Amino acid sequence: MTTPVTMRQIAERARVSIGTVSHVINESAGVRPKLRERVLEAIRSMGYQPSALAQGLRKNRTNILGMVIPDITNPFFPGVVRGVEDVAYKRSMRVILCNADNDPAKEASYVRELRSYHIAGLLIIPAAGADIAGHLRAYTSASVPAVCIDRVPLGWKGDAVLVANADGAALATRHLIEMGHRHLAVIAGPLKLTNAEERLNGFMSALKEAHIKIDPEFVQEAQFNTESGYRAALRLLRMLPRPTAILACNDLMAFGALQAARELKLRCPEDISIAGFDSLEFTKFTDPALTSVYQPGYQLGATAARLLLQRMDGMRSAPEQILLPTELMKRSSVARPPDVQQRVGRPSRSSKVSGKPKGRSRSSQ
Amino acid sequence: MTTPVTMRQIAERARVSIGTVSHVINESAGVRPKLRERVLEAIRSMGYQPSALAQGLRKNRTNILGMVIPDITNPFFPGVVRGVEDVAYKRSMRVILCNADNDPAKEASYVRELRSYHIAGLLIIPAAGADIAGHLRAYTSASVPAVCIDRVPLGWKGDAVLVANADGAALATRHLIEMGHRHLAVIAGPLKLTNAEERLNGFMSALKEAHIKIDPEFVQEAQFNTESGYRAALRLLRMLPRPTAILACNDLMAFGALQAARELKLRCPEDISIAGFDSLEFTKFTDPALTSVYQPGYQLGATAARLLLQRMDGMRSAPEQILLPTELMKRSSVARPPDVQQRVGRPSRSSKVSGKPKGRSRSSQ
DNA sequence: TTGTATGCGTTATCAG
DNA sequence: CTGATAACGCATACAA
Repeated sequence: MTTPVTMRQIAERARVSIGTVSHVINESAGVRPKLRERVLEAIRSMGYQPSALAQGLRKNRTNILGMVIPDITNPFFPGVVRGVEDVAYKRSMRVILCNADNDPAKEASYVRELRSYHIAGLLIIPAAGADIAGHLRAYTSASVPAVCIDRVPLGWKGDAVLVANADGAALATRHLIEMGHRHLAVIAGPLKLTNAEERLNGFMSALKEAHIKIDPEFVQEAQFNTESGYRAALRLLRMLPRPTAILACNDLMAFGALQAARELKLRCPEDISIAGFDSLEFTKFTDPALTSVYQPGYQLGATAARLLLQRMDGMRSAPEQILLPTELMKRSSVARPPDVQQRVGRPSRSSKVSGKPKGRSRSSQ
Repeated sequence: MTTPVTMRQIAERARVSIGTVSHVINESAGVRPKLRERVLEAIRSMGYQPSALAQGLRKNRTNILGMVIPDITNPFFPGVVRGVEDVAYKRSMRVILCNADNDPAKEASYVRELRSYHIAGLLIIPAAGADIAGHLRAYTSASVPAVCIDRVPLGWKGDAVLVANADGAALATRHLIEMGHRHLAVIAGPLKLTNAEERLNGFMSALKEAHIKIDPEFVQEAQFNTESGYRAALRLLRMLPRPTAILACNDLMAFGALQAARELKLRCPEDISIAGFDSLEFTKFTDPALTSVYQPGYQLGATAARLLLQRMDGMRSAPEQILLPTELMKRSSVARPPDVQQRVGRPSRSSKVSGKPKGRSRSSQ
């Protein structure tokens, strides 16, 4: 039944006042070396540790960062979390992690509740369609900074660290096109998410710049998880004529697509090319290794945390929207489409053909 | 520059004393309906939320759980974390997550520091070789419960939730043996970790019960990560004669082994069988799909959190060591060894042959 | 049933 | 330089 040692006990042991103890700890005033040494010795020998609670109450600010994410179980997020933790740690800040499960209500309740811990700042990967921006402003207007990561909620004009989603998607799409694909499909994320929307935009604009038209049915909205990607891919792959390439807007959905293709006895990449987005660690082990757009998850988190720390330090300038670059990682899940493969012996990187579906009839799934 | 609303303001608004407000909130005393309603209304309209800090300070206990793990980036851990978060959430407890990076010093400092938050309980996946047991006892002796997950530190006799590591490893090993393998190798985790040790023991005892001897060089100690598993596999696969099957004691190392085999132009499972441990979500997408021992990560976390909650509720009985079962998931990375494959047309599950290497000479890598 | 007062462990202000 | 002392926001024992 041990009880934590307090400043009062240190003061008694060192035969000084409690105020003096505070002074040597915080160096808030010069203290005569003699006393100072006694205090330090007492702290050491008694294993004193200040109560973060009392400090927080008194200073009206803790060294806790709140972080709310959709789900740590989604393999893209651990890297982000680790990024913020690492830079937070160096500043001796700790983080309370909250999984909002893409549930706007749960998210809002977390965001609200975190205020009661007097957190020093809030990092959030917002859920779909949440009108959380107001809650977030409640923080900033109480001068505790908040920064959004990966995407922003409707109406948020504050700090955010994002990746070049449209660029990345366009990169992948252009690659598909250069490989000869003309019948491209896309499995988009939940379009209420800004990042999902941006990726779809990137895909579309790459198509447009190559003058390729797309059947509306070839854009499928899904849920950023494997199961949902699997079902979307199944729908896509059962269409006739079917697409020769699919861009899945995250790797989890791409994995689902891989699985769907396999079940339909379609070989990847011979029969169907598949590209993903995230370039998770695992993409190099999949069968086939997944071509995917890399986005720097760890950097995303680390950068956001650094920005937050700056704000905490009083660096108050206009809100920043930092954009981190993406990069296309070419692996084995993308190849030339079947017909082109048969027609030309060597890769024909030749002309940008008009992408009109050449008279192939189309029936809905 | 908003400032959070306090009980005092609620009291003023409802024209009652601060004590009365507290009473209606905590139902610590009957309050006349009239007043009660006024207070509730004030709370609602002003958006009052009690300060977790002040509460914690006063009650000397917060609703925060401390959780220290090696690294959230290791794909086995997110599930565990999620498990504890989910059960904690239902009891309106929040969790501070700490990545100790398998660094005993960092771990110890986290464990020590978490006390200053007056956490309600501590969940820990201990690092290798840390003499953290003492620090942990500091908690229990202050009557804040601590439970170890997945492994226990040296000398810890308190609560723990573990999986049947030895069983699982034996399961996988027996499967390898039944498939006809007689030259088995193992990539063990850091043997200072109890779970790594138990898995190795399971492997060894399965070998023993089949009367198979193993060359000491065929047991390689590695680090539970891909890179380390890769290097260990490389060492193993360059030995002559080389093993026909490898049990990697976690999936990350198995992925590394897969990669090593690929680089050495060895086909898996035709030339070399590989089994893992964890059965991560991704194992079904690898090339080939990885045979692996499933351990219930989410359940591990959830069970540990429930045990912790019980202790918090004063359920003080003898320390429990809960053991969760493991299960062998057979996929495609294990097949009959090359020679057996050639020799017999049909699977020969026949006799347990003496496992002596039949006069094959052995040279160190 | 309601109000008052005290203290949780700190920090910070202000005399001495 | 050092020591009292007053908050911080809340819970609770006790008084009214």
